[in-house]
Amino acid sequence: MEDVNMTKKQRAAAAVEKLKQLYPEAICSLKHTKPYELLLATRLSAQCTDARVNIVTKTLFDRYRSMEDFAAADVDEVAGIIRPCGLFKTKAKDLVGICQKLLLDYNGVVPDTIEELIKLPGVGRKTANLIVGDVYHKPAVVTDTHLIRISNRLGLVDVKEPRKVEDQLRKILPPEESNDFCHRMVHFGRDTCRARGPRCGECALADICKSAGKL
DNA sequence: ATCCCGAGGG
DNA sequence: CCCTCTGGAT
Repeated sequence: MEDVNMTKKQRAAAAVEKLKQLYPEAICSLKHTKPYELLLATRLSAQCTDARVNIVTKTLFDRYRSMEDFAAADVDEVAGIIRPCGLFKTKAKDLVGICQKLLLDYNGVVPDTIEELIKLPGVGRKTANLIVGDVYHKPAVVTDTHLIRISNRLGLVDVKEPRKVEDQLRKILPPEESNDFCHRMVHFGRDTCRARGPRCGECALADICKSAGKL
Protein backbone atom coordinates (compact mmCIF):
# COMPACT_ATOMS: atom_id res chain seq x y z
CA MET A 1 0.00 0.00 0.00
CA GLU A 2 0.90 3.62 -0.26
CA ASP A 3 3.54 4.82 2.19
CA VAL A 4 2.09 7.86 3.94
CA ASN A 5 5.54 8.93 5.12
CA MET A 6 6.95 9.53 1.65
CA THR A 7 8.06 13.11 1.06
CA LYS A 8 6.87 14.88 -2.05
CA LYS A 9 10.37 14.71 -3.47
CA GLN A 10 10.55 10.95 -2.88
CA ARG A 11 7.13 10.50 -4.38
CA ALA A 12 8.18 12.56 -7.40
CA ALA A 13 11.35 10.51 -7.89
CA ALA A 14 9.34 7.30 -7.73
CA ALA A 15 6.78 8.63 -10.21
CA VAL A 16 9.57 9.68 -12.61
CA GLU A 17 11.01 6.17 -12.61
CA LYS A 18 7.69 4.38 -12.98
CA LEU A 19 6.61 6.58 -15.87
CA LYS A 20 9.92 5.91 -17.61
CA GLN A 21 9.11 2.21 -17.49
CA LEU A 22 5.58 2.79 -18.78
CA TYR A 23 6.53 5.24 -21.52
CA PRO A 24 10.18 4.73 -22.53
CA GLU A 25 9.99 7.48 -25.14
CA ALA A 26 8.52 10.78 -24.02
CA ILE A 27 6.92 11.96 -27.23
CA CYS A 28 5.28 15.23 -28.05
CA SER A 29 2.31 14.17 -30.13
CA LEU A 30 1.93 17.47 -32.02
CA LYS A 31 3.29 17.06 -35.54
CA HIS A 32 5.64 19.78 -36.78
CA THR A 33 8.80 20.31 -38.79
CA LYS A 34 9.97 23.68 -37.45
CA PRO A 35 9.93 25.47 -34.07
CA TYR A 36 7.35 28.04 -35.08
CA GLU A 37 5.06 25.26 -36.31
CA LEU A 38 5.21 23.62 -32.88
CA LEU A 39 4.42 26.99 -31.33
CA LEU A 40 1.34 27.42 -33.54
CA ALA A 41 0.22 23.81 -33.06
CA THR A 42 0.49 24.23 -29.30
CA ARG A 43 -1.65 27.36 -29.44
CA LEU A 44 -4.23 25.37 -31.42
CA SER A 45 -4.25 22.56 -28.86
CA ALA A 46 -6.18 24.50 -26.22
CA GLN A 47 -9.45 22.69 -25.49
CA CYS A 48 -8.79 20.36 -28.39
CA THR A 49 -7.25 16.92 -28.78
CA ASP A 50 -3.81 16.59 -30.34
CA ALA A 51 -5.21 14.18 -32.90
CA ARG A 52 -7.50 16.89 -34.24
CA VAL A 53 -4.75 19.51 -34.18
CA ASN A 54 -2.62 17.22 -36.34
CA ILE A 55 -5.42 16.84 -38.89
CA VAL A 56 -5.86 20.59 -39.09
CA THR A 57 -2.16 21.50 -39.20
CA LYS A 58 -1.61 19.13 -42.10
CA THR A 59 -3.80 21.40 -44.21
CA LEU A 60 -2.74 24.59 -42.47
CA PHE A 61 1.03 24.14 -42.82
CA ASP A 62 0.55 23.17 -46.44
CA ARG A 63 -1.42 26.32 -47.17
CA TYR A 64 1.00 28.60 -45.27
CA ARG A 65 4.53 27.36 -45.74
CA SER A 66 6.51 29.98 -43.86
CA MET A 67 6.36 32.42 -41.00
CA GLU A 68 6.02 35.16 -43.62
CA ASP A 69 3.02 33.39 -45.16
CA PHE A 70 1.27 33.36 -41.78
CA ALA A 71 2.17 36.97 -41.06
CA ALA A 72 0.52 38.02 -44.31
CA ALA A 73 -2.44 35.66 -44.03
CA ASP A 74 -6.08 36.66 -43.96
CA VAL A 75 -7.31 35.98 -40.42
CA ASP A 76 -10.74 34.87 -41.60
CA GLU A 77 -9.25 32.36 -44.01
CA VAL A 78 -7.05 30.94 -41.26
CA ALA A 79 -10.12 30.79 -39.00
CA GLY A 80 -11.95 28.75 -41.63
CA ILE A 81 -9.15 26.18 -41.75
CA ILE A 82 -8.71 25.82 -37.99
CA ARG A 83 -12.43 25.86 -37.14
CA PRO A 84 -12.58 22.20 -36.03
CA CYS A 85 -10.11 22.99 -33.23
CA GLY A 86 -12.59 25.30 -31.53
CA LEU A 87 -12.00 28.84 -30.18
CA PHE A 88 -11.16 29.53 -33.78
CA LYS A 89 -11.57 33.30 -33.96
CA THR A 90 -9.15 33.97 -31.13
CA LYS A 91 -6.73 31.30 -32.26
CA ALA A 92 -6.67 32.57 -35.86
CA LYS A 93 -5.84 36.08 -34.68
CA ASP A 94 -3.13 34.64 -32.43
CA LEU A 95 -1.48 32.51 -35.13
CA VAL A 96 -1.14 35.48 -37.47
CA GLY A 97 -0.16 37.83 -34.62
CA ILE A 98 2.49 35.42 -33.31
CA CYS A 99 4.21 35.24 -36.70
CA GLN A 100 3.99 39.00 -37.23
CA LYS A 101 5.62 39.66 -33.86
CA LEU A 102 8.26 36.97 -34.37
CA LEU A 103 9.30 38.69 -37.58
CA LEU A 104 9.09 42.23 -36.21
CA ASP A 105 10.66 41.81 -32.78
CA TYR A 106 12.63 38.54 -32.89
CA ASN A 107 14.12 38.46 -36.38
CA GLY A 108 12.02 35.42 -37.15
CA VAL A 109 13.55 33.31 -34.38
CA VAL A 110 11.31 31.71 -31.74
CA PRO A 111 12.56 33.00 -28.36
CA ASP A 112 14.09 30.54 -25.89
CA THR A 113 12.81 31.97 -22.60
CA ILE A 114 9.41 31.87 -20.95
CA GLU A 115 9.58 35.61 -20.28
CA GLU A 116 9.92 36.44 -24.00
CA LEU A 117 7.56 33.73 -25.26
CA ILE A 118 4.63 34.92 -23.16
CA LYS A 119 4.87 38.34 -24.81
CA LEU A 120 3.54 36.70 -27.98
CA PRO A 121 -0.25 36.94 -28.43
CA GLY A 122 -2.11 33.94 -27.04
CA VAL A 123 1.04 32.38 -25.61
CA GLY A 124 0.79 31.63 -21.90
CA ARG A 125 3.09 29.78 -19.55
CA LYS A 126 1.89 26.32 -20.60
CA THR A 127 2.74 26.94 -24.25
CA ALA A 128 5.96 28.78 -23.37
CA ASN A 129 7.18 25.93 -21.19
CA LEU A 130 6.50 23.41 -23.94
CA ILE A 131 8.63 25.38 -26.41
CA VAL A 132 11.45 25.94 -23.93
CA GLY A 133 11.53 22.22 -23.18
CA ASP A 134 10.93 20.65 -26.58
CA VAL A 135 12.72 23.10 -28.86
CA TYR A 136 15.54 24.29 -26.61
CA HIS A 137 15.85 21.28 -24.30
CA LYS A 138 15.84 23.36 -21.15
CA PRO A 139 14.03 22.36 -17.93
CA ALA A 140 10.31 22.93 -18.36
CA VAL A 141 7.10 22.23 -16.49
CA VAL A 142 4.19 22.05 -18.94
CA THR A 143 1.13 22.59 -16.78
CA ASP A 144 -1.62 21.22 -18.93
CA THR A 145 -4.82 19.90 -17.46
CA HIS A 146 -3.44 16.34 -17.15
CA LEU A 147 -0.35 17.36 -15.21
CA ILE A 148 -2.36 19.41 -12.74
CA ARG A 149 -4.94 16.70 -12.14
CA ILE A 150 -2.47 13.83 -11.76
CA SER A 151 0.05 15.76 -9.66
CA ASN A 152 -2.72 16.46 -7.16
CA ARG A 153 -3.95 12.89 -7.14
CA LEU A 154 -0.48 11.45 -6.62
CA GLY A 155 0.20 13.92 -3.84
CA LEU A 156 3.08 15.74 -5.54
CA VAL A 157 1.36 19.11 -5.14
CA ASP A 158 -1.63 20.46 -3.24
CA VAL A 159 -2.68 23.39 -5.42
CA LYS A 160 -4.77 23.78 -8.58
CA GLU A 161 -3.54 27.06 -10.05
CA PRO A 162 -1.24 26.32 -13.01
CA ARG A 163 1.41 28.78 -11.87
CA LYS A 164 1.55 27.31 -8.36
CA VAL A 165 1.65 23.75 -9.68
CA GLU A 166 4.57 24.74 -11.90
CA ASP A 167 6.45 26.27 -8.97
CA GLN A 168 5.84 23.32 -6.64
CA LEU A 169 6.89 20.78 -9.26
CA ARG A 170 10.07 22.71 -10.05
CA LYS A 171 11.09 22.28 -6.44
CA ILE A 172 10.69 18.52 -6.35
CA LEU A 173 11.54 17.34 -9.88
CA PRO A 174 15.13 16.87 -11.05
CA PRO A 175 15.51 19.62 -13.72
CA GLU A 176 16.86 17.21 -16.31
CA GLU A 177 13.81 14.98 -15.87
CA SER A 178 10.98 17.49 -15.74
CA ASN A 179 10.28 17.89 -19.45
CA ASP A 180 10.04 14.19 -20.26
CA PHE A 181 8.08 13.68 -17.06
CA CYS A 182 5.42 16.15 -18.23
CA HIS A 183 5.05 14.43 -21.60
CA ARG A 184 4.72 11.06 -19.92
CA MET A 185 2.12 12.39 -17.50
CA VAL A 186 -0.02 13.44 -20.46
CA HIS A 187 0.06 9.93 -21.90
CA PHE A 188 -0.53 8.46 -18.46
CA GLY A 189 -3.52 10.76 -18.03
CA ARG A 190 -5.06 9.69 -21.31
CA ASP A 191 -4.45 5.98 -20.74
CA THR A 192 -4.95 5.40 -17.02
CA CYS A 193 -5.31 8.39 -14.71
CA ARG A 194 -8.29 9.81 -16.59
CA ALA A 195 -10.23 12.84 -15.53
CA ARG A 196 -13.28 10.75 -14.91
CA GLY A 197 -13.16 7.05 -14.26
CA PRO A 198 -9.45 6.71 -13.44
CA ARG A 199 -8.34 3.10 -13.81
CA CYS A 200 -6.78 2.70 -10.37
CA GLY A 201 -7.21 -1.07 -10.55
CA GLU A 202 -4.71 -1.36 -13.39
CA CYS A 203 -2.46 1.56 -12.41
CA ALA A 204 1.28 0.96 -12.09
CA LEU A 205 1.61 3.97 -9.78
CA ALA A 206 -1.06 2.95 -7.29
CA ASP A 207 1.52 1.98 -4.65
CA ILE A 208 2.91 5.52 -4.51
CA CYS A 209 -0.38 7.37 -5.03
CA LYS A 210 -2.12 9.29 -2.29
CA SER A 211 -5.50 8.81 -3.96
CA ALA A 212 -5.27 5.16 -4.97
CA GLY A 213 -8.60 3.47 -4.32
CA LYS A 214 -10.15 6.73 -3.16
CA LEU A 215 -11.46 7.89 -6.53
C1' DA B 1 -23.40 16.60 -19.66
C1' DT B 2 -18.48 16.86 -19.59
C1' DC B 3 -13.98 16.81 -21.25
C1' DC B 4 -10.06 17.93 -24.55
C1' DC B 5 -1.79 19.08 -23.45
C1' DG B 6 -5.34 27.37 -22.46
C1' DA B 7 -5.24 32.29 -22.51
C1' DG B 8 -6.96 36.82 -21.71
C1' DG B 9 -9.93 39.98 -19.74
C1' DG B 10 -12.93 41.65 -15.88
C1' DC C 1 -11.30 34.75 -8.19
C1' DC C 2 -14.68 34.50 -12.27
C1' DC C 3 -16.17 34.38 -17.23
C1' DT C 4 -15.72 33.74 -22.30
C1' DC C 5 -14.18 31.76 -26.43
C1' DT C 6 -15.81 26.99 -29.47
C1' DG C 7 -16.16 22.38 -32.04
C1' DG C 8 -15.97 17.50 -31.60
C1' DA C 9 -15.77 13.07 -29.03
C1' DT C 10 -17.67 10.23 -25.45
